[in-house]
Amino acid sequence: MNFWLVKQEPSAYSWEQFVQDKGTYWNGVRNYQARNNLQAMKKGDLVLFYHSVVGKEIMGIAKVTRESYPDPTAEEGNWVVVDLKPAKAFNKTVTLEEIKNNSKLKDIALIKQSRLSVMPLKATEFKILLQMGDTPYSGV
DNA sequence: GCCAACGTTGGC
DNA sequence: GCCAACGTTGGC
Repeated sequence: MNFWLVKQEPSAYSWEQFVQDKGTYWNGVRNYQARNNLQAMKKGDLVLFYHSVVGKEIMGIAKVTRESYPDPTAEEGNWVVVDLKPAKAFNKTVTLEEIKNNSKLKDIALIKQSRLSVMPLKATEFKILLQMGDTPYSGV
């Protein structure tokens, strides 16, 4: 299993909306590196949902329910989406500041490549973030 | 193919 | 609101 993190501005599509919708297709990615990451996601992979700009915190865990397929909102180009559904909300959201202050997370893509919106996480990073979120998750 | 100009993202 | 980082575009 692989682990990922996706960013979204809550004013565009929030975690709360995601939970209310019981899932969504992750559309609108228009960056090649982010697209490649979407294409590498496998069904069952776990994805952390981060609120950028407003909040700047990880809200919870999502799960990949369908692997990449063409983005129906793309008018041109080879863009893809995956289907995600909420798996578990963090008991305690994890802020960017906390992540920056954790020396074990200094190499996390969220900090190193602040503009990337879909990024891989190492298993160790994922586990640390779950601990920081006070959120045990079976099967990890 | 290089690189300057420009646009976008996102933290501060 | 500013600006750094970085991706994209277009002239040469």
